[in-house]
Amino acid sequence: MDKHYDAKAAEAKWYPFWEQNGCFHDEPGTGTPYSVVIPPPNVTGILHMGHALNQTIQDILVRWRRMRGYNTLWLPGTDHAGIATQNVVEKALKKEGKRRQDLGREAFLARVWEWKKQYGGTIVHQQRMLGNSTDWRRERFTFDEGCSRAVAKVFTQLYDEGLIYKGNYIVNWCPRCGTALANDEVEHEPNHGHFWYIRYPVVGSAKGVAGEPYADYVMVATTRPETLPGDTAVAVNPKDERYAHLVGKTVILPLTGREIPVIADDYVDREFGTGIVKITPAHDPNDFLVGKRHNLAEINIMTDDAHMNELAGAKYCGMDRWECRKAIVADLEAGGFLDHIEDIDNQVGHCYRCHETVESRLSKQWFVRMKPLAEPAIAAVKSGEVRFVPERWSKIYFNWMENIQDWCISRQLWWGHRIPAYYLGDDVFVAETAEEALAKAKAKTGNAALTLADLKQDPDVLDTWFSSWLWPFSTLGWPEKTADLDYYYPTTDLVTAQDIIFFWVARMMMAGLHFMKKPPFKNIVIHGIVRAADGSKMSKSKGNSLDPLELIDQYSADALRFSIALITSLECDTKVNKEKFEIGRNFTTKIWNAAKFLEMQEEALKGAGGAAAGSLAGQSRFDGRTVFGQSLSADDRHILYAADLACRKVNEILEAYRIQDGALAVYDFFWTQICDGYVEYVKDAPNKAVSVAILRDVFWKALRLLHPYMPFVTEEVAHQLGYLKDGETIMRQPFPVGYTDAEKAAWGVTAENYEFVNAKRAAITALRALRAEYKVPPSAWVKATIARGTDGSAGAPAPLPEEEVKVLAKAMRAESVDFVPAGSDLAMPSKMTPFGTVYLSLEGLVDKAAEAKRIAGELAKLAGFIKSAEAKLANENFVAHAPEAVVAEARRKLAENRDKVAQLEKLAKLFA
RNA sequence: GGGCUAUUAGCUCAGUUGGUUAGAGCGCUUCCUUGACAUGGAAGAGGUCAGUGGUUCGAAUCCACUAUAGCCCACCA
Repeated sequence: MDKHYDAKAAEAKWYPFWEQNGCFHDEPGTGTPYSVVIPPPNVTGILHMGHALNQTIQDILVRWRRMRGYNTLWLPGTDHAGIATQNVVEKALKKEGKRRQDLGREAFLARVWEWKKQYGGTIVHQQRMLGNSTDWRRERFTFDEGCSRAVAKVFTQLYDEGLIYKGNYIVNWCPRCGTALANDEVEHEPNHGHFWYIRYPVVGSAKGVAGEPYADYVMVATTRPETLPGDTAVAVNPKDERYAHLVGKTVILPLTGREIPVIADDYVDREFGTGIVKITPAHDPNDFLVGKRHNLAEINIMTDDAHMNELAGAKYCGMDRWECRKAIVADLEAGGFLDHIEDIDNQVGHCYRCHETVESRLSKQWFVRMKPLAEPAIAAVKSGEVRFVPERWSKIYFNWMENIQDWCISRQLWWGHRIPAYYLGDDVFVAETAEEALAKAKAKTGNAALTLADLKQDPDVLDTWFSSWLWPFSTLGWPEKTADLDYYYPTTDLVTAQDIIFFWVARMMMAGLHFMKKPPFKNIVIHGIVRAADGSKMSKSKGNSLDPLELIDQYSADALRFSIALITSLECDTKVNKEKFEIGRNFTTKIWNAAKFLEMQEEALKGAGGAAAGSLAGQSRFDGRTVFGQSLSADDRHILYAADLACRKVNEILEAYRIQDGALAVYDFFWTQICDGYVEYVKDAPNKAVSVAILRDVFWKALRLLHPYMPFVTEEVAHQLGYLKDGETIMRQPFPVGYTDAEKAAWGVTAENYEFVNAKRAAITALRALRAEYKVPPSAWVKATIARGTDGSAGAPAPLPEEEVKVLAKAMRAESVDFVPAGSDLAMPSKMTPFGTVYLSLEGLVDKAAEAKRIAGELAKLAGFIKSAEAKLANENFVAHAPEAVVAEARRKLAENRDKVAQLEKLAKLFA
């Protein structure tokens, strides 16, 4: 093996190997399916940390299941992202000095497809850098032919079922994008604005005078004076006694002279502003509802691009909304209608795409009736058929589902699925294709001479989510009955961040249940968001974002994946900084170096010939049969136990989606158990051939445990060490599940032995600590004594074999280790361990005064503990209620600490 | 306004149904370049688990309130 691991070379070698050899691909049919659809990133997107987190989690789950023998599908793809993509292309056009209108719809769409062909593969390429084991042979696009057919079918069916309707509605409108926005697509931001107090004179009264506020006019407070020409009423709360006398009267709308009624409606908050609201049904969602209740006229005074139209009055017509605001305020002031202006902090909606201030606007839009769809989706989670992980997200899901509003699905864009509605005069024909629509039109009108040219298709396209909500089944071939659909639907897990539970997850639930009669997935795994080190959201504009590709370049894909898995909990958001990724990088190095060690040991054994390899001659691979009959040392049996434990733990942990715990478990197993523990042992192992063979076996287990987290380095090392032949892949090797009980019994792999070796190591640590405390130079060889049970004493452990004692002594850098019976009381510095009391003979110099001081401190600490432990054990309730093991442990601890005190007191005399 | 979550070592976070003297990584201190690894090894310091009260033999863990922070939804003309 090379001295250093070359991550880039491994990545460049293995990913194409996997992809070209179909390692990511299974055919439907045999085995138990495990399927996941990727949340499709925007085709315009570039890989960010959110993707890295989301896809690392999925890949870990998928690779793990695949190795466990599941028939696995992880389906990749991209989203056509209506507005985002159209914006990108429009920006490019702008550089040429053109608008999309200059090209016309057909040419513009051709241009977008051209763009997609050229740049749309960016993110898909970047995903490969992560090591995703997505089945690229099944890659889909929300706007490809199959998805488009699914969309048309769904629209038609919902329309026929009466679940899609076209309605006059007040929508959030982005004047720059020229499209309606869903509520969720509007971002509310704090705004320092003004409250304009305006007098509306009451008809039939004298002109208002200051100081007589309610006699002659009503005072309206508004933040949007430019909408005044669209007012069709003034409203007060019906319970508001101050204004009760005004209800039913008429006031004059300033600047227009129009007379509008004063109405009473619960919507009005008595406490807010003046308690009197101007009602502008065409320009405010609440006013719209009030208008509906009171049959008010809806006067739309603005154009699509937020300029005033002729209904705003000749003077304002053509003005931009902000310009008009100024003009109207000036005119109100000039006319004596403006009472005063107040500063106010409120929230103003902005377009999530272009950040333009959103306008509420009256328009005809298509809607999906959501209530009937939501009910089964609620039931599926309530019944437990579909599960949220972590479970608490179901509350948020219910909260939204139970208060669901109809979904505005039409968008005034060109890039997207065109609404399959065709107009012939006042008639609308909805059908999957234009031909079918024509047939319907012919049937309805009885006019056989109609042609496609007579029908006009709706110019709008559908919201992007209208294709993504079908993703789990449209990508498997629906509406065709395909083998994939039959086998892989419903998918198993859906992994996504919390921010698209409503946009996407909830809607997929509805679509899946409605069209497939089965929920689209069984488990919804929600993870947090990756945040910058200071806790803020990462964003390019803030310059606080980390680029996963840069991290891969610097630290390797495995390092990125492992680090992100290790630091991310499903429960909450993750703050990251660059240094975090050193963990993964260092771990990769550690794996490589440990592999080098194993290779060297094996080379050495081979070099020494069959004699050194003992009865394992020619057999470098550990297995129960060859080793059985040889005596395995305690340390050998310890690592086998640790390996068994790690395998069981990792499987159990991944079963529960605890990605982070799994990373920790396998990290600990590899680093602490294998490297710090067993590798150190192997260096001096009495029966090296056996121990190296065991190392080979547990190393192979560790590699496979690690593979879902670190695919590249594990594949590379597996080949370097000869676990796999050319053409094979670790991806398809069985994931370790631990040894059988029979194996463990045959090898003497027991919990007792595991604890025994842990104890032995604690003794080593204790002696090292003593050396450090007494400043014994590392080069010095010391005398160690351990007081522990001897053969004769009841229940005491048997003495150690001579060879083990040698190893122990070497680890302690002790020229000798003497054993004395437990309870021996030596006047030497000591530490208690489960193995026994470890004494260090201080034949050198020690600063007596400092030592006495230290001991005094220690004694004080122990006294505190002993006091509380005594109290605890004196408590009858504790003894009666606590589990036996807990009580026993408490007793043991107390005794141990009492011994410690006795020891220290003795020592204290020594130093006095 | 409605809902959700968090608060544990200097930092980032674990702590599974209440039960050892509360853990990890990074950072810090001291020591170590003896052949797997200095992207490393050994040892160590550092926490009254946000606060108050309650339930319990026993609370970081359960309950209530308070404080602070964050997120989501709905939003005031």
